[in-house]
Amino acid sequence: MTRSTLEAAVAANHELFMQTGDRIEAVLAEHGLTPATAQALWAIDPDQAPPSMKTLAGRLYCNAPNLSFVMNQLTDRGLVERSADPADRRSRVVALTDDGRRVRAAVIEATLALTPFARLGDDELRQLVDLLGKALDPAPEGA
Amino acid sequence: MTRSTLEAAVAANHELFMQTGDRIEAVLAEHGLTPATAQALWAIDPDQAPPSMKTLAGRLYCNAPNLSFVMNQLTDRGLVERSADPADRRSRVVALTDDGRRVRAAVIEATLALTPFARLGDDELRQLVDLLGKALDPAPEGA
DNA sequence: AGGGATTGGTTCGAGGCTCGAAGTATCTGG
DNA sequence: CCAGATACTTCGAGCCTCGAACCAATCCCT
Repeated sequence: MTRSTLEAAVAANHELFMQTGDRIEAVLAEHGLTPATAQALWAIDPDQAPPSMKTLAGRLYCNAPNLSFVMNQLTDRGLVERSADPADRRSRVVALTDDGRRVRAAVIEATLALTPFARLGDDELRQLVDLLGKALDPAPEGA
Repeated sequence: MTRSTLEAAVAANHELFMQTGDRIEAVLAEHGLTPATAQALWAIDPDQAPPSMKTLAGRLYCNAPNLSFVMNQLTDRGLVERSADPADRRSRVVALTDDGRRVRAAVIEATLALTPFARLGDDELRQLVDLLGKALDPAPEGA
């Protein structure tokens, strides 16, 4: 039966997520971050073009007011900076500060050290990422 | 490098969790449930002995006051019943009502229909559950 | 048996998270 | 130029989570 296997997959994914969150809680607090702010910080890749608020809200599955609230905290904390997008001045793009880059890297580092996924070997991990990717991709037809 | 693969695994796990939560939001609302109450309801398996508050709190990675708060909502909603454990009357065990069983089943059914994991085939799903299980098990030495 | 320490739950109050409604600034199409 | 749409913010309400304080039952040690 696929059904019980599917339920097991959802349950295991949930459990892993909760355990990871639980384990990094203390590290986040050390950096003055909450789960919500840490998640938002993680979502800003310093190697990509700074995303707009709208883009970020989609990425985080939250709405605009919520993201404004969270971004205000990160701004107050000096980890990100908002600036108007010259191409469309309604839009505001969010960029990491130097401090933001450092804290983000530290949070990711700590997470990778503490997450239960770290238990898996290299091959298993690759296999796992492949499977999770298949679940996520809507239609991975070749470009 | 394991590092980037590990990061991808954590990110995919997070993304899958968020997407699943996002998609079942409306169904939960139809049943008068919030994310927190739904999660708690899910955690009570009707085929197992009714868990104590302490057991449930551990299962949900929350503390006692929080669980009391959530359980009050489920109780008010008529989905669970609390009763003293005869073996240790400090402890209170939580059992699903008939209605609770029905709603729980409906929520799980809807989740399995909507989760991105449903995209995967039977073999992939089994493989995935196996990998996630390996990450979770602290030490799966044979009994 | 008696009494202090421990444990399981609850209540209460504070603070964080999320959302809908309303408002401002900017862009777009006619 | 103006009406409508879009990106964002502010505000207020409600939900979620936690620590502190409290109660009741159990345990342990003498």
